[in-house]
Amino acid sequence: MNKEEQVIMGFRDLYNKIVWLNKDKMEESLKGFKSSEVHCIEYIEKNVDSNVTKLAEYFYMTRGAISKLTKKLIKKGLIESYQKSDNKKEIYFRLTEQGKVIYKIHEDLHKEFQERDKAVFDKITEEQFDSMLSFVEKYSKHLDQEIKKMDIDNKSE
Amino acid sequence: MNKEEQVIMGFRDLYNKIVWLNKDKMEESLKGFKSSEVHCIEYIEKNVDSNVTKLAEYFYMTRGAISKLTKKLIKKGLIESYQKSDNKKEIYFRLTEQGKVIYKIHEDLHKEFQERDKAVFDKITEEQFDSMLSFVEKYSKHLDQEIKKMDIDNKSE
DNA sequence: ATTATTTTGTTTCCTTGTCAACAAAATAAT
DNA sequence: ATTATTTTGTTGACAAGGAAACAAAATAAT
Repeated sequence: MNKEEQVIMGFRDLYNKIVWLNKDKMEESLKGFKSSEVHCIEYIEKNVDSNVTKLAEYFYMTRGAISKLTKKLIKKGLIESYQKSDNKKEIYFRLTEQGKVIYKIHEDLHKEFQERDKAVFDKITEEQFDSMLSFVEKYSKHLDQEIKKMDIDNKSE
Repeated sequence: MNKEEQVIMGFRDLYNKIVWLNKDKMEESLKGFKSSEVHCIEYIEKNVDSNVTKLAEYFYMTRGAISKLTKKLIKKGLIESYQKSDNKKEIYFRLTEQGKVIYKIHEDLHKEFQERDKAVFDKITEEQFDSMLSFVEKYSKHLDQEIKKMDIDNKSE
């Protein structure tokens, strides 16, 4: 296995581990709430005027899936929808008071995760951080171009 | 957002992009086969005596899900199961000739992906590679310990 | 201004994966 | 040797998410 593969596979495995471990811890603390619901709440709080489409793009999910998820969150009383007077099509979301409680608990949990992993990050130099960030940025931009290419291909079919 | 978050979020987004883009390309080339099926085939070919449990651990999925997936692959004639004379419990998998054809196509596709992303990796120095790999390794080991801790907690409940 | 295209959100059907319970075999404990 | 525990794979009920078709609104094209 060459280094490119090692990096990709390494990050894949690392990412899966983080997701798996945090998901478990989260559903342990926030009983009754799925990690997908909590992440949705997190995004809505951090991004004003978020709607189904933006959530779907961010989470790499279909609009259909997000539509169902947000409906469930409304039913649970964690978020509410609103519209703007000059647009009768787009539907935005914001947290309810109850939703903000969940958000706060999640925030604390997040800090707990950071504390848990502090030892690892403390050993990383500023140069290493910047090097990794630059790699991520370059690769990400490259893939964006490839995705754009694919969209064009699909349209011309 | 601090650098730790930037790195984690950056890799999360990068990983999602790669998965999303490659999945699309893969299901375009290997029509009739889902990316999950192909990945399963890939693992079976690369790891002798792979069974349901090992596959589940590798893919961070439940044994139930893998059990269904492998049954489907057997039905499709891509893999076959076998046992060893000294163990009547464990069931292993290997590829059929037809499965090897799919594996080969996937390999070629993989090379195509590497070629596609070559430009990005060419700009990475040996030091950057090693720095990233060392980070991944350290973080991964740290999480393994945390996962082990959690297992103990769950057992003592 | 009218028509065509795109965007946005929803719903239905279907696939995939989880969860929990289970049986059979292997291993550990006594 | 016998019993208890753990490991392994399977199943059925259920939930989450994707694909495609759809209507309504917004935007672009003419």
